[in-house]
Amino acid sequence: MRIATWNVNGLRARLNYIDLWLADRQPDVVGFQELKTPDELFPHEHFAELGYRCLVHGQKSWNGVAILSKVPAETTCLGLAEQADFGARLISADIGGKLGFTTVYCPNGKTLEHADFQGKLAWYDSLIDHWKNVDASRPRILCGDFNIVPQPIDGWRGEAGDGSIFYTVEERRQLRRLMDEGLYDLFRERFPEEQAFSWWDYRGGAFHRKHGLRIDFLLGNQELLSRTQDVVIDRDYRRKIGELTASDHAPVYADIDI
DNA sequence: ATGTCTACTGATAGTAGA
Repeated sequence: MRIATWNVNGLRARLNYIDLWLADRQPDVVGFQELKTPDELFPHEHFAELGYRCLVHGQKSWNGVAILSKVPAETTCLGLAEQADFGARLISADIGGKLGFTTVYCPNGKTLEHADFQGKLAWYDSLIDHWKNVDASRPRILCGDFNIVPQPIDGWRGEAGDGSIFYTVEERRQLRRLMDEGLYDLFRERFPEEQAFSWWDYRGGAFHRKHGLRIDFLLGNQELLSRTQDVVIDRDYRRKIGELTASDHAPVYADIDI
């Protein structure tokens, strides 16, 4: 089974681009973030024609998350109860009774001084509490855009970035607390020394200057980690394709023996 | 060191957010 996460930066504006990726990579289950689409405008029929059913937690203008699945799936959670006013940022599903799949769009935080930065840390508190209470008895995945650079190797600024937003000790502590709940970073487990980014700013030629961050992860429990065959950060799909503009995030996918 | 993209609007150019 191929599972994936992708911050698409506007699902409706990205639809033709997404189609090319789905046809090429043929994922079985995908978590999308930043739909920027309300539930009523989600193109269910479009994805149904490609063989996917979609579970959606949408929102007008901002945020929004969805799960596409080729196998029967049903929603088990929409959003974090205490964090509803921070937007539609979490959706969970049971995938064919074999896999628990959650995808998240963690708050950006904006700047260290902005109220959203403390909000981001608090949102992580809620996510950690939530995760403690989810059934852990089978393979499960928590994937998405975490908006945190885990270690210096994961950001283009390296240790020079320490203390800046995405690189702070407070954010890294929250990510570590989350992973201490029994989650493994599938990419980093497989490639301990490799520098690979999943996001590049649209501005300033960041992609070509290799000014990226690895902030999109597939986190799996031990049961899932042991079944992982491969992990790919799909950098080719951060490039423009003809006239089609890419998201500022690359997709990340893994092949799992399920 | 900020050169882009998306969605929204008392829309048709300017703003906010990332």
